Parts: sequence; structure tokens; C-alpha cells
Amino acid sequence: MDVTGDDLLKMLTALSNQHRLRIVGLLSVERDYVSRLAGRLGMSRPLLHMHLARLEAAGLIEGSLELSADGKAMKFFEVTPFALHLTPESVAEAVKTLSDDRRGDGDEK
Amino acid sequence: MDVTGDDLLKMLTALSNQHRLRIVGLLSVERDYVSRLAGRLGMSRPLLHMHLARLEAAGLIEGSLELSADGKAMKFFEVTPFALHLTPESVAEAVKTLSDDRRGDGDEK
DNA sequence: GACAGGTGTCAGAGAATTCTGTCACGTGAT
DNA sequence: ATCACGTGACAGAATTCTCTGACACCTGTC
Repeated sequence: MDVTGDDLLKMLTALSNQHRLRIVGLLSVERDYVSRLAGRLGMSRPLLHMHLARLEAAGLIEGSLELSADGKAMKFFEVTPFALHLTPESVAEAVKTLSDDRRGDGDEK
Repeated sequence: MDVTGDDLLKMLTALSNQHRLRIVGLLSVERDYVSRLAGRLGMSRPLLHMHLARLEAAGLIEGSLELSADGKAMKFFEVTPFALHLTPESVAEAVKTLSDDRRGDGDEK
């Protein structure tokens, strides 16, 4: 199986946003650092920071702090090669492992 | 090619919810009608109605009003056999056809 | 020191989504 | 007529998400 239902939901939530979809699109072509990315997307750094954090929490992208030649700390982000195959069956499979924060999920048939 | 960026975003938004994921999971096994589904999911009919509308708007499920043997009008829902393959590349491809609806939606096709 | 360009974080307003009420309509059985 | 069971739709509260502004830190250069 692919992922647990919780992880799937987190990934879908992370991708259900225009900006974050665009971020993944850009990073899948070329890795980039925060400030430049903000300029290319036309959004503020704090906002981009939040979106990046969401994507990273979902495991879709990964960031690494690096030092440029002139000593500036730059955080580069790149996509992780995820592959989500979404079908009614795979969703049904993932739902079985969804954490239920309402009540105990029994074996309802 | 899969779908347009707009449609992809709509599908992802529709699936980025615990309840709606569960609905798809149940319906992929067995088609069902609204009231019974509400009972199985433990949610109110109005709420379920909203979630179903969202899923149907995204093209993930489809409803049809049918008449039972005893004359009651029942709306049955079933999943449409969607297949979304999500990878960094497919996202990048879909992003190209994302509509820029920041404000006045002008020249959309 | 002052500046530029990189990083991150916080509080709070604004907007969208989620959820709960309650209501109305239709049909068949009591 | 009243009840049970199906449908749909409407306001309004509660919650979450989105976004902006201002702040603090670090390093190298003028």
C-alpha cells in the first residue's frame, strides 16, 4: 500500500491550494531558495514560509540550509519524488487507516 | 494528459477533508443513498449534503435520484472511476493551465 | 556604524470552510 | 390527520486557513 490515511490526507491538504501547487511546479523544475522563490511567485516571505512549511510537513518537499560563497545562509528547497496514485480503490484502502478523532472506528460492515 | 490545473485543484480540494475521503471510501465499495450514508458516517444530513455537493462538483462522485419499491425518492451516489497520478512532473504540467483568478476574472475560456 | 540581502517568527485582521440548528416538501402506512 | 422516512435549502455560529505588517538575527561590504 502507498501511505497511511493520515499521511494521504496531509498530502492532499498540502496540495489543495493554488500557491502550493505552483510552488511544487516550480521546484520540480529547479531547486530554489526562499527569497528568490518569493520574488518569482509574487508573494511575501512570511506567507511563502508558511506554505513551504506545510509542504515540507506533508513530505512533498525538503529544505536544506546551505552557505553561499559570500557567507550568506540560504535555505534551498527541492521536491521529493513522490508518486500518488489516486483511485476510488486506493482511497478506500487509505481510509481504513484514518485516525478517528470522533469515536472508536469499529468493523462496520 | 490528465486534467487541467483548475480541475486538479478542485479535485484535490474536494479530497482534502477527512469526511469526504471517508465518503469516497464507502461509496467505492457500495453505492448508497444520503440518509443511510449519514447514519453510517455519523453526521447530520445537511452537513453530508454539503460534502456530497462538493465531491460531485469536482466530478468524483455522481448522484441519481431513484424511486424505491415503496415510492420513496432516494438519491443514490456512486463514485466515478477517476484515476489521478500525482507526481512532481504531473503537478508542474497541470500548473501551466492554472487560471490566475486573483481578482476580476476576465478572459477565461 | 549603516546598509544590503539572506534567514525566521510573531500578533492580528480578513476570508473561507465547516458545522449545527431549523424549516419546508413529498409519499406511503397507520 | 398524523407519523415515519426520504429529499432539499436557508441562516448563523464556530473553526480553520490565508495573508500582511513589523520585528529580530546573521554575515559581508561600503
